[in-house]
Amino acid sequence: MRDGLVAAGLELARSGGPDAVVLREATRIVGVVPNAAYRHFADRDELLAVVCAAAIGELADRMAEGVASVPGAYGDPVAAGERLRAIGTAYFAFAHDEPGLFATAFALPQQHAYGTPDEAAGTDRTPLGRLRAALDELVDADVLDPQRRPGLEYPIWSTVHGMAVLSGQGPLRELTDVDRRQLEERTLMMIGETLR
Amino acid sequence: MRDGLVAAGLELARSGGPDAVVLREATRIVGVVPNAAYRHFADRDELLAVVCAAAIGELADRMAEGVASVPGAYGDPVAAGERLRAIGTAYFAFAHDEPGLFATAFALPQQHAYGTPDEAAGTDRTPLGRLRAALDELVDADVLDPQRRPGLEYPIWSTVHGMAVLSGQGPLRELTDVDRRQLEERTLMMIGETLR
DNA sequence: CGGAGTAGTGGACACCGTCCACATTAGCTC
DNA sequence: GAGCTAATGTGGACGGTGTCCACTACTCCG
Repeated sequence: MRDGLVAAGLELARSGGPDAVVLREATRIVGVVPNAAYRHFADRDELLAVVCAAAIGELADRMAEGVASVPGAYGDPVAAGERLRAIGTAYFAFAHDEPGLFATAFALPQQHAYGTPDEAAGTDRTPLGRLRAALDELVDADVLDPQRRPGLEYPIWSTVHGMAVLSGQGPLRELTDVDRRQLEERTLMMIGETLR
Repeated sequence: MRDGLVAAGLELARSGGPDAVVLREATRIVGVVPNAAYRHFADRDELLAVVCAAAIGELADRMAEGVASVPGAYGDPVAAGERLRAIGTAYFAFAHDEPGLFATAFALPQQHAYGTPDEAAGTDRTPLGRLRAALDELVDADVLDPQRRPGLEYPIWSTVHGMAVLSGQGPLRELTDVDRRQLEERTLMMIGETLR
């Protein structure tokens, strides 16, 4: 039932963004009275937080898919570059064809869902973790100077995120598809240049 | 009275973001009954749109101030670079010490308030217009290759905007001030590099 | 001077988040 | 197996919000 509420909330978020995930509507979908939700969530905000985390997870999955679809062994210079690029395109694609979920993913600043500074054991499944892995591979592949590596994920993330926001829900959202793609392309090129 | 509502809405937006600009509260501040607002605005959305435009204007003003504070004649290479830089720092500063207004400025995608692709007569007072002017000066100062100029404002805007969002209301918002400044600095450096 | 349009009022409705008291049901203990 | 306990869902209510309708007062102009 808790899962049902989250699923309903996620569907609401998909078509309508964070504001559309309204508690009563979610319970209506599940077929239960509004107050029942309060047995599982303290707040509407708590429900939204879980939905938000799910949206972040979906974004991370898309990024992982994109990375996985690039052939080439780990450490291969060109493959490593293409994997970083795949992360960017996955980010853009997610923002474009799931605008509601994308907006929801960044609606709440629940710090540790995107990636933690301390890399614990195992691969970090968060979006930021994926980006970090790609950059680390670029260092291992001798494409990126190790001295430039620390903290580089943040400007890169910013660049991609900014373009996704502006061309997604933002003021650039009424661009034609080809214009948008060209801008995204240019953004990725710009990132590629900063690595050298 | 219309102006009063807008001013009230702007104050609400300043402390609480777009969701805080609630029609009834604005009328309460002005000292009038809720329905009176419907004589001046069709919707709460229409009120918010005007407030949003005002927030954009305030951002543009900050950028203009930053640019104006840089000494040096038009076309001077180093001054031109510093003016572009001033735009970026003004953007960051606005996002940081007016988070509510910053969020409000981008809450609605009312396309033409940021800047229009067709540059009509006179200086464009929008944020995008300011950025364009700075880039144009860099071309005139022979710092930026004219061939790279067209459309360059968008990736640059994205980069700055992304950092502002992520470090402002976004997931990076609990950084210390020095960490944040360092990231912003690095972002601006990255932009400076792409010009060459 | 009187009619017309305009700005503000009063009341109402539907929707939302949330709180309280209650019913039902499951599980565990004696 | 009986009875207490904790969990889960229900019903009703309250305050807040956006919005609509009918109504009033005031101002301005012919």
